[in-house]
Amino acid sequence: MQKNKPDLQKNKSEKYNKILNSAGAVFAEYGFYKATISQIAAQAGVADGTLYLYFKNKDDILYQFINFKTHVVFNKMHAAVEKGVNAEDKLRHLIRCHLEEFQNDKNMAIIFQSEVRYLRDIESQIKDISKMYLDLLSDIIEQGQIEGSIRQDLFVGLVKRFILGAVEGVIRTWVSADGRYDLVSMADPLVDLYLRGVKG
Amino acid sequence: MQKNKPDLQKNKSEKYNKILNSAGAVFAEYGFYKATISQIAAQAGVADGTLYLYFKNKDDILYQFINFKTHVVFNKMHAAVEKGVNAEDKLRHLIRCHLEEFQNDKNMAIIFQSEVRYLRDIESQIKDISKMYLDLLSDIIEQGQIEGSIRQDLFVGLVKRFILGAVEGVIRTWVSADGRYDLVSMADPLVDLYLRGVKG
DNA sequence: TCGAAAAATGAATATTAATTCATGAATAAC
DNA sequence: GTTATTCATGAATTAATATTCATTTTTCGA
Repeated sequence: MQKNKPDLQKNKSEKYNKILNSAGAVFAEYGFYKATISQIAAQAGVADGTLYLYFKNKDDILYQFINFKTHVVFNKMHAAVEKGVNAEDKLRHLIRCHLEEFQNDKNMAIIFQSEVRYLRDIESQIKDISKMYLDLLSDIIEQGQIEGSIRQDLFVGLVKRFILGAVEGVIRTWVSADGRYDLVSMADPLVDLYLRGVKG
Repeated sequence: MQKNKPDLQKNKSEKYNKILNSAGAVFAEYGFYKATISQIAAQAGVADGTLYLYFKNKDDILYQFINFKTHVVFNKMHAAVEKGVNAEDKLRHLIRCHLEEFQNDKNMAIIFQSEVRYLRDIESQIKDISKMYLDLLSDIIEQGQIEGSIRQDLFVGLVKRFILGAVEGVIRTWVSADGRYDLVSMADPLVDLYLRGVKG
C-alpha cells in the first residue's frame, strides 16, 4: 500500500545525503518557495521522482535538513561548553563554536536565518533550537552569577536574549556580506563586549 | 494603452491604504508566499481585480508596504535621536523608539523579521533600512567616543552590529511570545547592558 | 546466466493561485 | 438628465510546479 522508501539506508545512503546537500544549496540560493524540486534533483544528479523515494514531499526535505543540522550543531555546542571550567570560559567556547559552525556551513547559516516561518513543523523546530541554545546560556549565566563573574542584579531572561541576539546579528551581517571575511575572529571582541559593555 | 491606476489618490485613497493594511495583516499571518491575493482582497473588502488597480502585482504590494513603514519608522527614529544631547541619551531614545514602534505595529515587526529575502527589490530595501539604522548608531558611537562615554578601543563596526543584533533579538523573542508582554520596558535594562556589560 | 525484487526514471496529471479583461456600476461634467 | 470617464468586479485564463505512477534499469542471490 504505502511506498517503500529505501529504509535501512536512510543514514547510510549516498543518495539521501546527496539530495539533502543539494537541497541545502538550492534553498540557500533561492529560498524555499522559489526553489523547485527539479532544481534540487538536477543539482543532485537524479530524476525528480527520485526525491520522493527518499522524502515525503518538499516540506519534508527542508524539515530533514534542519533537523539534521540542528543535531550536529547542538552536539558540538554542548561539547564546546563542556570544555570550559568557569562561566566566562564556557561562554567564550560557546560563541566561538557557534561562529565556527556557521562559518563552515554557509548554506545552513542562510537557511536558519531565512526559513524560520510558515511550515509549522519547521517553525517549532527552530524554536526548539533557539530554546536549547538559550538554555545553555541560562546555565552559563547562572553559574557566572554564583561564581561572581556576572552581576547578580541582571535578569537572566534578558541577558541570554541579549547575547543570542548579538551573535545572530553578527552572523546576519556576515551572510549579507557574502561571507567574505573571517567570522570566527569576531568571537573574542564580541565576548569582551558582553562582559565589559561599551562604557568608557 | 496602459492601465490607469488611480493616480492622484495614491496618497489619499482610502482604498489604497485599506489594501496595504490588509496585506500587512495577511502577510504577517501567513507569510508572503502562502498569503493569497484573494485573502488580501477579502480582508480589504474588495474584489481580487481591484488590487491590480492600485498595485502592479503581489510583489509590489509587499514592496510598498515595507517602503511605507520604513519611511515612517525611520523618520521617528531620526527625531528620537535628535532629542538626546549626549551619546548615551541618544542611544536610549533610539532604542526606546525602536521598541515602541515595533510594539505598536506587530504586523510590521513580523514582516520585517520574516520577509527579508527573495524579492531582490525587497532585499535591498531591507538592507537600506539596516544601513540607515547602523549609520545612526555609528554617529552615536563616534560621538560617545569623542565625549569619552564610550571606550575608544572599540571597533565601531562591531559595536553597532552588536547593538542592533541585541535589539532585534529582543524583538524576535517578543514576537514569538505573541506580543504578550511589554516590549518598551526592556529598553532601559537593554541600554544598561550595552553600557556596562554583564561583568560582576 | 537468469529472474525477481528494488531503485530510478521522467512524462503526464492535478492543483493552486496570480493576473487579465470584458462587463457593469458609480461618479462627474455639462 | 444624459453621456463620458473613472473605478470596480470576479469569472476565465494562464502559468507554474509539486506529485504520481507506469515503465525501465539496476542489483544481486541462486
